[in-house]
Amino acid sequence: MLEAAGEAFVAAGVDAPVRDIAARAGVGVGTIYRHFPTRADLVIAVYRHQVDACAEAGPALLADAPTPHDALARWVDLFVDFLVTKHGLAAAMQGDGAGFAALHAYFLDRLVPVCEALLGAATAAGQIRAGDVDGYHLLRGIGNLCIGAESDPRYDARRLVKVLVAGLRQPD
Amino acid sequence: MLEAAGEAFVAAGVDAPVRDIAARAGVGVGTIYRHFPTRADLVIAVYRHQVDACAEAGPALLADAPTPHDALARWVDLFVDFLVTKHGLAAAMQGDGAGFAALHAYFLDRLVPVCEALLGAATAAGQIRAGDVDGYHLLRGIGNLCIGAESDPRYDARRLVKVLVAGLRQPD
Amino acid sequence: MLEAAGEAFVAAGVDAPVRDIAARAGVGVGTIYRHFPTRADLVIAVYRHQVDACAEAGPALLADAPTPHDALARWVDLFVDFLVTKHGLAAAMQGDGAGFAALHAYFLDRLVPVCEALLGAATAAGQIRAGDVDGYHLLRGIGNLCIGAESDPRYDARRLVKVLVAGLRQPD
Amino acid sequence: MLEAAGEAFVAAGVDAPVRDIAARAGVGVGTIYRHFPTRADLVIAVYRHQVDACAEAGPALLADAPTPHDALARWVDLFVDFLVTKHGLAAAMQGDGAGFAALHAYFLDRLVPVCEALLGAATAAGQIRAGDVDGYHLLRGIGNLCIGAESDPRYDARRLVKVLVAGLRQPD
DNA sequence: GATGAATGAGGGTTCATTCAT
DNA sequence: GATGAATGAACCCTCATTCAT
Repeated sequence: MLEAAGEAFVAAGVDAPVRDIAARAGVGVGTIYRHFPTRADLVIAVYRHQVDACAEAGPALLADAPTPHDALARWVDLFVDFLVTKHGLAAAMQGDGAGFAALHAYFLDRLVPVCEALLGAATAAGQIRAGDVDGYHLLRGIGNLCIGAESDPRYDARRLVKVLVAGLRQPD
Repeated sequence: MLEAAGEAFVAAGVDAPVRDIAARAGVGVGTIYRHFPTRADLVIAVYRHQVDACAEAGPALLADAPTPHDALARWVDLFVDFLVTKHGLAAAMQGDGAGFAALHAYFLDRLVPVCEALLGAATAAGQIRAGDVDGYHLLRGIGNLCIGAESDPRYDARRLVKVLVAGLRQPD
Repeated sequence: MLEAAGEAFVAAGVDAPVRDIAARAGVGVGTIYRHFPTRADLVIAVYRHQVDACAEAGPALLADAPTPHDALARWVDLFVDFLVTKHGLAAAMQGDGAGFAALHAYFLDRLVPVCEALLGAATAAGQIRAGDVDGYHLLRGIGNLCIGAESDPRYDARRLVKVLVAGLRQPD
Repeated sequence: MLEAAGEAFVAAGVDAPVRDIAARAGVGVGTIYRHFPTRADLVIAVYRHQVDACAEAGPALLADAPTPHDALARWVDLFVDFLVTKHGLAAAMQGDGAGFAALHAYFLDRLVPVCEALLGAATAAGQIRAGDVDGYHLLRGIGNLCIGAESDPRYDARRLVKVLVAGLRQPD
């Protein structure tokens, strides 16, 4: 069912008609509603594993990478990889639709602390300027830059994210 | 009528129901359709003046500002000022809805050349690195970072845009 | 203006949008309404000449044709020729739309007496059976058989009208 | 629901607003659309039973009636009985509206073969002239003569249909 | 628990008709 | 008189959501 929802999201965005999702899953619409009363519940469930994996990758990268800034850069890459392949997810996350508040919150709850930790480590190491942006802003900035990345081949979100991260750097 | 449409766009996004726009304007829906057969026509008309003003400011800034990079920075501020006060406009610009292709195109037609010129001047002056991003990407980057800026007081799009522009800088 | 309306009726039926008619005529819609307050007025005006010509042909045919039945047959041909070239007119004449009552009445007022006279003469001459149908019914029968004749090439209204008229004949 | 649609068709023609039909049936519009995605689907469903009954009556009459011409006459009566009680059906059948092509086709598919068989038998028996009209034309002729029969008490479709059938007769 | 039929709000669009200029 | 901009009723159709089976 989550798989079917994922496919539907890829094909038609996270606003995909409930019927389509149910049809893909081979269940009735009632079954979708039983398990996921709101759309946010469904979206969260679909992406939970990947969000969790992303969150868990943070500390690991910090331990493994040569420098904190390298860890941050790699983690940012992971996050972009995740978002860029989810048609409409980045947009939905920012959407002010009431139904998506929970989705927004879930992402922030899981990822802001991780982002904050990476940012803090790089700042402590003197690799990026202090005080420019916090974890929340960096996360949202990356998220925003990924909006529309899948639907427009001319647009290279990755390059812009790199520039954004470059903007944090402490000149050596 | 354009004013009313603008208000409706602020309140409900550029997808605001035609009926709402008509009601705000104190006209019938037919009147809207008469003047603006498609939604893109309406959206473009609403923002044309401001987009044009923004486009025209580019050369002027280049002539007046102390350095090309200053001109770029000020122009970026203007663009952000414009976007941040238009609830949902930034999002609509990126939207892949078929009806908005014309809107997207209008923005790009008017602003990409200006952005490109400013970027080129700053590059020629050695103030920013060459080849990182072109005018199109800078424009979209700024546009994307402004998405959701009005609806979330915690989110400071301006600060992120500054970081993005900083990321272009050639270290002195 | 009548010419334009006639063209519009041919192209889109007698329900053609008032705007189309006005546009074809190169006048404003207000002008149409000034001259023809209701659609029936317009339709009647468009076809008046032809209806009148048809009405006037009756007595002339009766005077000229070898027998009353020949006169009737020729007049029926004229009427069919008229109807078959007016897309949707026959249907509109029967339509129960309130606006078309006047149209219906106009046709009947002008043509029933003529039809009645021809029928009466042929009956008097012993060429057709008495009492089968009156002028009103013959007229409506012909009118009805012409419905849809223009839009369906497989349908040959003329042939059916001939059979109908043959059904009136007194076997020799 | 079919009953309600039938009533609505009687009251307002087969173009009756979907909402009206839904209201009469005491269901929501969605229910109508679920069962009958297009209007033709609905119209066909409403009349299917009666069309089928009419089609099936043909062979039975041919077997039972004293002569083929009697069988034809009785079948024609049945068909007229059916049409005359369906306000607007006859008109809709001829309507050139794209949505009604399927309806038209359904009637012809079911009834033309029956009509053709009756006509052929009567021709073979020497009771009617050969070559005047085929089954398709006879069917359409009857259909057309029934248009407007319910809404105008002055108009007697039955009598005209009798004259039409009389027109086919081979004089004895 | 699962199902999917039914509901009906909601949004788009067309055009007959009016009326100020 | 002529004009055509404005009005808004009337239709169409699509889902999100509920709930009896």
